[in-house]
Amino acid sequence: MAYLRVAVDVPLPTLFDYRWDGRADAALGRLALVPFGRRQTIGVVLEVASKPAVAPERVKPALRLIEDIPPLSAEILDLLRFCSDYYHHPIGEVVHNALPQGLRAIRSSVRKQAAAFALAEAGEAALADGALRRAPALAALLERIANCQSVYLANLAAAERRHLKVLRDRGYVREWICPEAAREAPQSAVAPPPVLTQEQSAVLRAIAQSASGFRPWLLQGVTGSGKTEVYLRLVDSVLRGRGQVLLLVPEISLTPQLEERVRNRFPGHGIVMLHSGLSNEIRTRNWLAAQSGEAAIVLGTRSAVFVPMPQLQLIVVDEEHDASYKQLDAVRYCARDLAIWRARQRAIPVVLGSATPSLESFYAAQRGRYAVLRLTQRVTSHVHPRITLVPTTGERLIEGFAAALTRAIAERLRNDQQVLVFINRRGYSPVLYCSACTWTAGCPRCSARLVLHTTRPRLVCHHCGHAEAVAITCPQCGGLDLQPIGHGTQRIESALHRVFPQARLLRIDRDTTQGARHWPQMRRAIEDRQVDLLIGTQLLAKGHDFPALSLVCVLNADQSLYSTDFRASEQLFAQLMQVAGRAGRGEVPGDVLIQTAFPAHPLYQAVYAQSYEAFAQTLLSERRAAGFPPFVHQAMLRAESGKMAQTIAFLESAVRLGEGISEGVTIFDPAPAVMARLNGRERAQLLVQSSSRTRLHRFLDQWLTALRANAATSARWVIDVDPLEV
DNA sequence: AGCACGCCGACT
DNA sequence: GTCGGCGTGCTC
Repeated sequence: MAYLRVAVDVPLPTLFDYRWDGRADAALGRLALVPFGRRQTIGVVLEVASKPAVAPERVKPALRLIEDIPPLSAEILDLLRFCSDYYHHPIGEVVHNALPQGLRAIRSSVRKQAAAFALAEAGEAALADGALRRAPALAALLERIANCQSVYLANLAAAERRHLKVLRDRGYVREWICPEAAREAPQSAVAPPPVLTQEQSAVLRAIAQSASGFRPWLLQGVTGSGKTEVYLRLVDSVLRGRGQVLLLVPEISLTPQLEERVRNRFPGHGIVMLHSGLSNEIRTRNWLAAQSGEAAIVLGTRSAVFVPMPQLQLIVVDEEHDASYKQLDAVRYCARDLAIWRARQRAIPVVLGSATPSLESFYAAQRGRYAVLRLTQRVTSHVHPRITLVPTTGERLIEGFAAALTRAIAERLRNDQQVLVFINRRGYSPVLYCSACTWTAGCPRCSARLVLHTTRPRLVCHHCGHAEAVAITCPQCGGLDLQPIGHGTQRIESALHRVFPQARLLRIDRDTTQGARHWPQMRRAIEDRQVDLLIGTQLLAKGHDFPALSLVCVLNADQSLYSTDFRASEQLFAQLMQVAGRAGRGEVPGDVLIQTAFPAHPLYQAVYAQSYEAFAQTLLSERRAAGFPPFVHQAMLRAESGKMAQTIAFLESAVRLGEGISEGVTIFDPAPAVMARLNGRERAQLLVQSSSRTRLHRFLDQWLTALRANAATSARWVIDVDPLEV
């Protein structure tokens, strides 16, 4: 008689034991159907034991093991356990977060067509004229489809499926085939790999000559220096040895371009994507292909760090500094950090690539924990973009533009080159303001202002999705003079349209790409020179290669300087370097104009000099002096409830629970979150930190146990280890 | 998280 | 008189 210790998808920090009469060794890592309370659920067998951990009479028998899927390897189970321990998150949720949702319903789902639905024109009209006023459930579902992206049938609850059917019958939504499923792989002739620069060769030589085994490499390469080519050469050598490679990228919008490049380079090798833009069915299929070894290359976002790869020999984390590697809900893990753990576990190299490494990585390199590789020269015209800071003080801005910008744009357009105007804010204007009484439009559910949108005229909350009709008169004083203050992409677009009526404009933000769905067509339009002037948010800042783009204008960067987050300047610097890197990737040298009220600010001076090293060194000294990461390790207890006083009271009780056990750990005072009110919930946070990671984790273990035992239902809470937002 | 049990208000 | 609100408690 054996006992299976099963991870069940519940927020409890324990495994659940089940009796099992069959062969026990074959059960490890398998999915198991088990009774749980009054229902049945699918869990994962994490351990097999000869004795139960609870009283034997409480133990029920497991119903059956799922034999259709190979078991998870001991290696993956270890990774999941580590993730649960390190991030202090319930093991069951960690396990289920790591697996593709389709796995549990494997047989029914894999065979089915990828059935997804997107908003049709009739649906858009219905939303606009309020035809569904009397059917709030239908309206809510339609709104959801309209706001985010397409909705997959498999992701909907039974009631929602019925609603979807109604929407389809009325023609409000149409079926939408996931591109991954519909794509016919066009196998063009394999292009010969480009000739390597001296630096690239040197980097590859260094990696090739190093001893095998665990080795973290920090590949610091300026934008355009050919980091991707280095990755591809490394992939090539792994493939020659019949190994598998995991390539992590920060966002979905980056995958199609890289995917194309990888597919063209390695035709005949199994290459699969793993990201949230795929249907459950396809994600499951790709996941299984990786697990079986059939896929030699996995190209994925954050969650792909958990995919089983029996022949894994190399992990690449591209743009390692990017914040999207950190998951901000559910299990708050960092895929970059888990990738490093996984590489150590397997004793393989891991390459972290970035033009502007995170200070954590920079510091690790300085202490000799990572080996540094540098690419300092651009591959193409050998010219770094020229950066100019355009002061706005004393300047009369016209529609948000200093004269120097308008002139530069006009000149590039005359010379038939492309221009990118970068402004990291969606919508028309971020504030709607009453000039009579100073009222501004605010979100009823969040402590945020509503953003005015004009393409579909609405006031929208960018935090909770709340949308309402645009006020005509001030709700406070009845005044008629409501003014949009500040600029977003839509306003910049219409301003540019007035100034350059002959130019072909394309606005690229979450509203026009519909969650990256329209992005491939847009990218093609840019490449085919059907566009002269691009207006984009950070979606456009990353990784793309547009040879005809020779001028980048940055508006509104100063915004971040006011942030209270100690990481803001690190992130702004990275972002500016990244956008700047979009300019001049072809034959024409690139120019970057950054409009700012503080051209003398050290951050802008560092951007101007394009000197990452010096700036990183400065920030690092500041962090050391202030006692911030990476010199201390932090965890944030985040709590929310209906009332701020209640949330704070909960955190205060948490402080008291921690006081006796906090040796070597500093517990700060509870404070309201930056977004104090979100979605009608009032949020606050409590920072704990220690110079010793071990001490911090020992403390967290005890503290969270006490917190759970005290069943404080007054607030809902989560722990965030290595928080990015403080 | 689900899903039960359990005890107090407005409806056929 | 019942349907149903969400407080509290458990899940091997």
